[in-house]
Amino acid sequence: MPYPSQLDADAILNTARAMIEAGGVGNLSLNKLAKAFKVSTPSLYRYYDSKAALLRAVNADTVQRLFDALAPALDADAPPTEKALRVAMRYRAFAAAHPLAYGLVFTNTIDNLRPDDEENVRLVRPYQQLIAQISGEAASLVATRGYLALVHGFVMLELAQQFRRGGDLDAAFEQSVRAYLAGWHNRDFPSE
Amino acid sequence: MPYPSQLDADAILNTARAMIEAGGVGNLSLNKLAKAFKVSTPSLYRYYDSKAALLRAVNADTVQRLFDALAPALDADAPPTEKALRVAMRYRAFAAAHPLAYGLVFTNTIDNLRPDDEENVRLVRPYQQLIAQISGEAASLVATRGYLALVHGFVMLELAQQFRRGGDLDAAFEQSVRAYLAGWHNRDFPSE
DNA sequence: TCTTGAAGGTTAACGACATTCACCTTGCCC
DNA sequence: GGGCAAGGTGAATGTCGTTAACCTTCAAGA
Repeated sequence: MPYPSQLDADAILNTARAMIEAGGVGNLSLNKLAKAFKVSTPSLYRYYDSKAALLRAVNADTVQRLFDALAPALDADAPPTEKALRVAMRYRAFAAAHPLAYGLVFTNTIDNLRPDDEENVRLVRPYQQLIAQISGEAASLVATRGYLALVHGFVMLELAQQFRRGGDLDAAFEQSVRAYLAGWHNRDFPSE
Repeated sequence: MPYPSQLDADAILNTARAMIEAGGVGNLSLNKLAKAFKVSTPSLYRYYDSKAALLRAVNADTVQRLFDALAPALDADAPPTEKALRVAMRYRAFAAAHPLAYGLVFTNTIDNLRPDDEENVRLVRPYQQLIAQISGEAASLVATRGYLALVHGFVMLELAQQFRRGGDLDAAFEQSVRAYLAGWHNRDFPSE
């Protein structure tokens, strides 16, 4: 008995994300998803072409939320190094709050589950400008890549429970990011 | 017709890793694996309790191979910073040579696919000693965590094709690692 | 107003998957 | 030589993603 519609794309996406955050991507099956809406499984295909398409949408949504969570740190009135540190801390906090959704974005299955290319470039641009104030314009792309690598890597290792020897991880994160930024600031190695 | 045995745990593991490296973990199914040995699927359960157990073994093997590939850089006669850089470059080369196997180690599925805790600590120890020569003993755990995060993060972003804006990635990697190490060496922020 | 057709849903079925069960066969050791 | 464990089998189960054929409800145009 269709009409009124029992489903819509956003509701499916939100429920899917909730299931992922509750138990990992392995906890998300189209069967369970359909059951949550009291609908038969194939109905979902009216809204997403495949499970991969649904996961792609979840990932795009996660990335958007991540950058939304980062933005306030850009507006702060503080020296560039402090701003970059605060961005990193917000990044880490987001990953801690949504570990499974965050991890899924960077999980390499063979299909391409990752969101759009140009979109990412657009999202990263303001942060590259921030880093440029520390590293100089010429090195800003390189320095931004390292910055993202450090932050992402730390977060991923933390989520994968690779830091099991105790110690203050908050402090370790902050000190590592500071060291990296200081290395670009006081650098004594060739610039190009 | 058993005897002589048609299978052994190592051969299964090697074939499994080959399948993963050929097409990702999605390319590995017990059916295909059994077919490769001209054996029925349930036979595999004589050697591994489950697919998860097999993947765990593959991951442990990958980690071992990774550290085997790193070791020669420790023996080099060079200042600590150069040695740490060479270790990082070997690390990145290994990930580039075995991208799918490397990625699998750090892929969070809900089951624990990661190798043993203490084993990892043992493997990392010599590299922490190397970093200690740069950061000082007191900060060596923190500095090592950041070092691993930077290297791992860079490699993961590269494998996930998140660096799509061109540029010399070899140089970006080297400069980022150098900046990080320089930051610990010439540091001007609190030590604890 | 009648008709058309798209939107939203259904059941049934397919092939692949991991896993379990009961069973058979081979060879070594006491 | 008899037991027994190791190594292998076929059959079956339940879940999965996906497709196909079909039915029903509403909205809009003739």
